[in-house]
Amino acid sequence: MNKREAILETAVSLFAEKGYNQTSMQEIADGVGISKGSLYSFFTSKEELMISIYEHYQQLVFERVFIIGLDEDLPPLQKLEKQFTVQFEGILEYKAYMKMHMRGEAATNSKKISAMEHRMRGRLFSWLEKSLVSLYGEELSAYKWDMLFMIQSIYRTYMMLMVSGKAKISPAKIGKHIVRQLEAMAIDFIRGNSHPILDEEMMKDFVVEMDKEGVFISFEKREQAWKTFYTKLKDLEKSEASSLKEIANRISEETRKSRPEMVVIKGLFALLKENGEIAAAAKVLENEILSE
Amino acid sequence: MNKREAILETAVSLFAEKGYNQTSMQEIADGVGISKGSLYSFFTSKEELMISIYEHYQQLVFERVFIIGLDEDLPPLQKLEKQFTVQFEGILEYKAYMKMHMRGEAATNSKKISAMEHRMRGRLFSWLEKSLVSLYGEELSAYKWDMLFMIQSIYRTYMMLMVSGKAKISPAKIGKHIVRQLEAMAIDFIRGNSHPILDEEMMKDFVVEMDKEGVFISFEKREQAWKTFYTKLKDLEKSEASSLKEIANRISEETRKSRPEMVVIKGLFALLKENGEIAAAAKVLENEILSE
DNA sequence: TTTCACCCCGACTTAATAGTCATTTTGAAG
DNA sequence: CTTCAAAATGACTATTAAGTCGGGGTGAAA
Repeated sequence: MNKREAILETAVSLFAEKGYNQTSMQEIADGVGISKGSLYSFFTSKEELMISIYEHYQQLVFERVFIIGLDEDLPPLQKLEKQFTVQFEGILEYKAYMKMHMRGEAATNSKKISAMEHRMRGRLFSWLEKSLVSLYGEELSAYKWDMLFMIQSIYRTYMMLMVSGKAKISPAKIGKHIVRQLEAMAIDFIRGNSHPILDEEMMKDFVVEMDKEGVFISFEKREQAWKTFYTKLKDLEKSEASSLKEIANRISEETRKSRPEMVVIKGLFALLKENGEIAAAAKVLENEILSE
Repeated sequence: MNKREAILETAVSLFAEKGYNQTSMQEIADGVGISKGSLYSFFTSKEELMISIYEHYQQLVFERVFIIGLDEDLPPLQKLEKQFTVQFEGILEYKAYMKMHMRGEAATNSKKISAMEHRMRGRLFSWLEKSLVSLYGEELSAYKWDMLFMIQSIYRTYMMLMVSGKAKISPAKIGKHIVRQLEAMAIDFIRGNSHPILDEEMMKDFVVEMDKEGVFISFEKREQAWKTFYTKLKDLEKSEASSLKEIANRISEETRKSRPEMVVIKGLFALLKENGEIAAAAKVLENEILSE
């Protein structure tokens, strides 16, 4: 078994349970069943261990949302609902990690860790913002910020409930529920029953801070590869594209699993590469995925 | 100047800024301009210091809401709105304390502190629950939990924005806004457009946990004194009661200030005690308030 | 000026834990 | 069985910070 991953898993569950500062490297080593010295041969510091945790899990939890976002056939509301659903599926799967992240306590120790946590929160924000804009466009601008903050807070609350294990709720139900809340809010604003209290001026600093971290613009390499691939796919004629997209979706599904089967992924990519026009993009994407 | 309070203030702002674990007793002592030794003559441990902070501020921030709750002349919705408003006024006044509390980081170190933070959150919950029940009664039961969690999360989000200082919003506006969201949600549930996803069964553990802490039932002595007093007041005839209530409100207003004037409070109580029927209750309340 | 009670100080002790490195163990190859 | 390089170990060092305590300063009264 991969020792590095065993360390990450143990560390995550200890950090989630007792907190970053309250967990010693010795405890982590004991938990994995190795010595402190060995632990330090994998991660040169506690900080690096924490950063590796973020690098390892962040992608796993958020990529699936991004990929659904690329699917242009789904109507916006349904797409958002599906995104929330897979998001909550991810949360359920990586409970301990989300719990650790939600404590947000490690951030106080290190600039780097703080930047990662901040960035992760920013990602959620950025995604929600894009979704809101694509749903309501111009009409939205006046109450965009209030909706962003309110929906994000509701999202976080259900996430918290899920992670704490107190309520066993199906991801699909929460997805539906949150989207309905979003709609109800939007309607109330549009009808003029609700009035926004946040505005562009107030949020100026906030936007600057987000931009500084690059959350509104940057993409991970892997996500970029997906994007390029889907763009290529769109250029193909309909009939051909849809079957290829099904294959691509199956790949994305496989990568989401905690223990993806490499053979399956390779096989699916082999199918994709049979089409000359997208072979190159598929190759790039494959490398990006298999390099993990 | 009162050194004990100076320590509390310095500690709160350091804890808010850097976090509990990242702030040393030496720094606090330096901040106040005394030595570590002296610091330990006021508080025998870091934990006790933190607990004293909670004891000192908790009451200050929440009592005002409770007192408005006792006023039975206000229609329910307006009452709730006013309660949110004064609540946010309190948050604004004790920003550093709220910031510290929201980090919620100290809890990981001590059972006692964790219990206090938990209790404080529970108080908010309990207050919201009572408000919801008095607003919607039986009709509410099916979607009570979802509304509780959603409204509480929205409340926390605006509190966070206020405390972070990023957005300068008036408490009155937020009060109105949150109540409107509550209404819109309730309407959506009642019309059957939204469907609850939390139910009594799921929340069983949660309720038990709350009850264990006593947040759904217990009152502080001071609040109990207020309650008794207002009950007595209600027994008087209308004309007399209203002028006395005004005096009582003025007292509550004074106690809310960061530096209440004791003379003013004593004077107002003297007025109240002129009425034989409520003199006893007034005396109890006065003692409770002045003993602080 | 001297005395004395009181308060205040900061160097010291103690404990926890991040990070290091000389030594030991392991297991594969000869 | 012997060799040896790589991996694993845990005793050790260094640092940080909570909590203690004996000595020193202060100011009022004589």
